[in-house]
Amino acid sequence: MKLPIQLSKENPAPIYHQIEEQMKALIASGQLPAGTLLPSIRSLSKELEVSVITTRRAYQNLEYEGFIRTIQGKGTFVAEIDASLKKEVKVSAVKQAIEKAVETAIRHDYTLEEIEKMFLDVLNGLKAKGGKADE
Amino acid sequence: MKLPIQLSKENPAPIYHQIEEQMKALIASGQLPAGTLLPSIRSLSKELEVSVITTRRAYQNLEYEGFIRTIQGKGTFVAEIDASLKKEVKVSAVKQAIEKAVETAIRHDYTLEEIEKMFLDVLNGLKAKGGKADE
DNA sequence: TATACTGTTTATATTTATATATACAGTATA
DNA sequence: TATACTGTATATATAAATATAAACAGTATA
Repeated sequence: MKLPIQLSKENPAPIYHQIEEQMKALIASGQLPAGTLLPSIRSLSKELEVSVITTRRAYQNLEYEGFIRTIQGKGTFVAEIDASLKKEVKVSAVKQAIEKAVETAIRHDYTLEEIEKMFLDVLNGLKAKGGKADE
Repeated sequence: MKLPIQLSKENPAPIYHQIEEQMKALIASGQLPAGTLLPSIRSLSKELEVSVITTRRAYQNLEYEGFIRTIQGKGTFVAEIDASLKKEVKVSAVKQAIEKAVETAIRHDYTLEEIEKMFLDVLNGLKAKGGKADE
């Protein structure tokens, strides 16, 4: 189980928060179905090159929020989550991200028309490269 | 001189970083022209309800990056910045924000078409409200 | 049952992000 | 020149975000 998690030092958010958000995205979008065994805190720490405490904190927060469940000695698994709840988590996370970008643009005195143009430019750039983030 | 700076506790970025980014936006976009006297670190601290050290750190970083200059006893002023450099700072900040939002959407398994639709929805929501963020 | 995994707990340490306070130094102005 | 602003410097304190390490406990399996 190797998760597609990428940490960024440029990102001012704490590492456990980055892990949390990215795992939440994988779960809410259905890329990690209920029951999936997640990497152990130790193996994930090694892979991401962070301390065990950091991955543990991310897992604890995710468990508190109901996204995963932990069984001592066995491991940590993706929890059963209501489909409508997953959809809501997914839609609101994306919407918030877009709203934040728009806010940044407005702070930079962009008009809505200019924002729309730049956004479509960014999307077209990705489409030209094949439509996936990692291609 | 009352700056339109809004701090958010939800934002995981440190406070000095939030101040920095927002002031940079005001300067790079020309909303604060060269020579403008900025609020003193003490008055800004009071207004934002943060410590003097926090605003000072933001100002020091901005000065190091060349956006403002400080004269002991007189105050802190917006620096003279090359128009093309300002434009580059502005465009790249907005572009990065948009790219980050798109990345979040892709992590949530959105297709480019779905991203475009949601983005246009967000923009249309703002247009309906008058085209400004704070209206 | 030995071993090799899981997660749990506790203790200690470092760095960053703050806060509070005091003293110092330059500038403007009544 | 007194005063009231500026920024500067230094010291101390607290909480958060880590890191390191060691010991403990449950589970699976050869």
